[in-house]
Amino acid sequence: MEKNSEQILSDHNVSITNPRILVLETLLENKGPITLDELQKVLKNKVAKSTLYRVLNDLKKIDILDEFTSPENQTVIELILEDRTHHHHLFCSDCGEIIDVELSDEFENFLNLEIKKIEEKFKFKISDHRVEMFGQCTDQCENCKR
Amino acid sequence: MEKNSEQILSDHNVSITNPRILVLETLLENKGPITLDELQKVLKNKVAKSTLYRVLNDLKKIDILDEFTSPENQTVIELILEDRTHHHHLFCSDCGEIIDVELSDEFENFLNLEIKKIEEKFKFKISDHRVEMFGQCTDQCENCKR
DNA sequence: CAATAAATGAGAATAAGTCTCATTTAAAAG
DNA sequence: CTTTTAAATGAGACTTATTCTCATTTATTG
Repeated sequence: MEKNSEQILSDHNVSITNPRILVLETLLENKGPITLDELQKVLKNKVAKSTLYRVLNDLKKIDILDEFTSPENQTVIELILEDRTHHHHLFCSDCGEIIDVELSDEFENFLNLEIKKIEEKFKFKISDHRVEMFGQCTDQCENCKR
Repeated sequence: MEKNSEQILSDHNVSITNPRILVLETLLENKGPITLDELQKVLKNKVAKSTLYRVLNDLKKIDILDEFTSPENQTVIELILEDRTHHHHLFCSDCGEIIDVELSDEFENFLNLEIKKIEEKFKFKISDHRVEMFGQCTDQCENCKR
């Protein structure tokens, strides 16, 4: 079952406030990466700019928000709930769309082996990784917002 | 043989100017990723802020400069000359160090197969990819600037 | 070496994100 | 269901990163 925003907040011991609900609701509806610009547009006149940034920081603190930068240098955020599987991102330089992609288990296993090698070589403890792919969607692209 | 900055510029039909030489020289000396902040510090009083940004854009235009964002939201740049092999990045959240890492050919081949699958699935033409790894270097880390 | 287009420096302008502080709201206790 | 209090919010000031403007300088070429 889908979680609602109030549940998510109380599960993480974060007080339930209107701005937090509005932000979470928007992210839950969107499902997938969204640029900060888009989010700001949607929440215009509902949540103050300063509050929006604060709420996003709150969500980062409780580890349910991922933030990264698009090749166009846009800040992109994405809600990561427990039920979300590990995934990566595909960026279209034509339409700006950012798509969640899952890679095969065999690939992820192989990558983890590579990471083990890197950990030894550089004396690192690696806790996370990210694969980003860049390209252009074609006419038949179903995800494109054009 | 190592290229010098003037050669690089003329090879790409870019006029040879002092700020461009200074920036290129700094990047050539550094070899590897450098934060914009660091670069600015090094070039302080030698190249105007506005010129630095312009020169970096020039280098991006001729495709010898890669730019990305660190997990700490720092702009990072790296010179990519023809002789540079394909590589990825390892970020240390303790010391901020960013390390170039090469992954095995087998891994890259596997990744390319995955990418082919993604291209078909999402009707994309994928032109580039990037693997980022996040972690902490340990006491024995040789690359750490601590 | 002269002419001209391109590049630069300095600082103004813009944009993204953070901070301040007075006011409002959530939540916990009675 | 009120009261209390700490936490959260809104509005806008502030800061920082990046881009832009324009007068001056420099590179290139003939």
